[in-house]
Amino acid sequence: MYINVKATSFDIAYRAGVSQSTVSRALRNSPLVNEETRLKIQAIAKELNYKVDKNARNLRSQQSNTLALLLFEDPTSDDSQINPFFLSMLGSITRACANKGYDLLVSFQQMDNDWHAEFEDTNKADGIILLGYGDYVAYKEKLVHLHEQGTHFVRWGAEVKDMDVATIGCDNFHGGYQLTEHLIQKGHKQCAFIGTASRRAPEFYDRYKGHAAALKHAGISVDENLQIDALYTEEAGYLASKELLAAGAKFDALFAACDLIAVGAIRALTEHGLAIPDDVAVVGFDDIPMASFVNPPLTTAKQDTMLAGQLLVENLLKLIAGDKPSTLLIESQLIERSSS
Amino acid sequence: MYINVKATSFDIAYRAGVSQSTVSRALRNSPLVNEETRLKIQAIAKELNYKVDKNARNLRSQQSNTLALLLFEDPTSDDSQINPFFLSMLGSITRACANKGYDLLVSFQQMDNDWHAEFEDTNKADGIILLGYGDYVAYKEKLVHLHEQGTHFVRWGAEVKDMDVATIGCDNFHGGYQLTEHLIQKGHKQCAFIGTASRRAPEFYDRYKGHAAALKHAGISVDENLQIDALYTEEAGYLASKELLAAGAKFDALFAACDLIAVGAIRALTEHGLAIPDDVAVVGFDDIPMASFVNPPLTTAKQDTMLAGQLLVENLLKLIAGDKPSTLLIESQLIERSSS
DNA sequence: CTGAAAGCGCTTACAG
DNA sequence: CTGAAAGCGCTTACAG
Repeated sequence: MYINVKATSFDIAYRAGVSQSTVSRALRNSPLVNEETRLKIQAIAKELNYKVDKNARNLRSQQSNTLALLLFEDPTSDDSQINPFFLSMLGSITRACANKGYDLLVSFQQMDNDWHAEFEDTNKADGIILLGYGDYVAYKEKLVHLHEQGTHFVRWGAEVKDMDVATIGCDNFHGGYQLTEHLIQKGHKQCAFIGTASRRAPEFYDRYKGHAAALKHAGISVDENLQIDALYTEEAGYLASKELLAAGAKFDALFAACDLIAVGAIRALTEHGLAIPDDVAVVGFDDIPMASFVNPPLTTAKQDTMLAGQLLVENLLKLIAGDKPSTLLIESQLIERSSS
Repeated sequence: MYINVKATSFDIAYRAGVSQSTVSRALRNSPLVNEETRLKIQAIAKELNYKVDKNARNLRSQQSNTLALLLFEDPTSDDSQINPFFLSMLGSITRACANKGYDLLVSFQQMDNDWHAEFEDTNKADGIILLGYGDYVAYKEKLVHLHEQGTHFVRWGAEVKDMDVATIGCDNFHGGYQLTEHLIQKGHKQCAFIGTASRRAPEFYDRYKGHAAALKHAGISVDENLQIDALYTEEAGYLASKELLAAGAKFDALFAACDLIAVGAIRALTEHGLAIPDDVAVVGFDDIPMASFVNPPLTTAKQDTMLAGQLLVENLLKLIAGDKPSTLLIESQLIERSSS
């Protein structure tokens, strides 16, 4: 095997009998270049298997055509088990980037690391997409910092009230409302809610508010004893449900703040000898692939991850271009299965 | 908000009263620099929130400290549903890269694209990790091409016989052997195999060979009518199982070449009124998160994705450093659940 | 339409 | 231990 010395624009210029500037223009399809010259140059480039050196291009033009995705989860959660919902988002973001001609740098960060701005400061990325169920209280000062640095970023999640941050998120309130409305229509009256309902988990909180609003609208009073905190894991859902059962709470429906929690809840209920949906109806949120395969298949609110990824990328690109991004809410879709 | 003009090494040099070369050395912890000077420079750098421009560094040093991950699936498969097994690999590879101080560029490619060498040719990445259940026949010429170009890459998957390519993979033969041995111990004699058993899907093929070897070892003859091709999706598993049932095949156990296929097979068997494991025992391969939540929970061969990611990254780094990588086989682990 | 030249921000021989 | 200088491979005003 012979060593393949990489061709530069000077090599092409030499062979084409033009200057290197002209080569550079021709390869970028500049209208300034004579068509015949351009074609000739492009042919030689192809022949030499020439590829623009991205480091040189980026250094010179001061932009990287690369976006960075920072996925963070609470440091307490298990490293190896990333929430499937985010993996689905990762897939759609990757695709959206590719469609826009951008590369994607991926990083899983703990909340406590000094990740902010690293990628953009080093010119490795033009902007950042933040993804994760974050602890909002700890998270906020990071956002403020990023914002102050003038870093370009968009985030997925619940809207940040007192801050001007580009956010794309699901309409969690409405999704929560819809699921609970569905449970009520099925004749359930005492509905437990498993999931942290505070600013520490703003998305769950919004789902809870929607849930509570639906109850009120139906004339059912909200029983605070039926809400138990839990973060986004199967284990947390299992433990919280156990706690609820141990406390002897009475309920005929259970709203899990996300599908993973629902999977844990189903396990706890089943172990306790309760039949789903006959004794207790269960609903989740997200519609992760697993949702249709648990027993019984889970009723849930589907989040449109394809659209979400697309909007995140498009808005970040807008922001980088100096335009004002829109804060957008995506509607979830009720998926009825046999758990309710 | 004031505009934060990015500091360069010259700004630091000016403030520290030294040359830019010394700044560069100090920030890289070169032993050539006087400690006092180094500390002073580093303090100033921190104060100015200085970050090395990666494009400049990479251009100059001709390496990127970035690896690229190319995940490809057959063009026929659904875009939105990436096999959970690969997502798990993605997580572990990301972590392994971070541990080594490398960034990770992620790209999902279709097999028919001209992806080969793109990242390395443009100096965006120092090497490439290839991931995917690929159609081996179509795939091979790409590998040959990559190899000829002198691109640094490692791949996950079955060993390529007649080519010197760095490969990390699961011991699929042994995993297949173990699962079938397990089924035989449980008293099953007529075992179907759902999954493509040919060079088009070399990993499945190895699992099949292990399966067949276990049968032979137990004195059971291999019935070719009990093997149906299927690629790595739930749908393919469902359809292949339907086909098997429609043909009136007799079997008391079913070996699915991967968990997703198993999930589809369970659906088909259940619809057909068969009880699992009483009428038919089912086993899968991979141990994706879903495996423990299907009904009934799935017996499978767990692949150690954490170790796999680590080995892929380590071997690629070796290769880049000019060392010979090792072709390694990782043992799978039998996970017994109630589907068998 | 084309070319000569500057410069993006670093790293690294080379000389002292 | 330190500095002056070259150069990585491009893009892009500037001049013609």
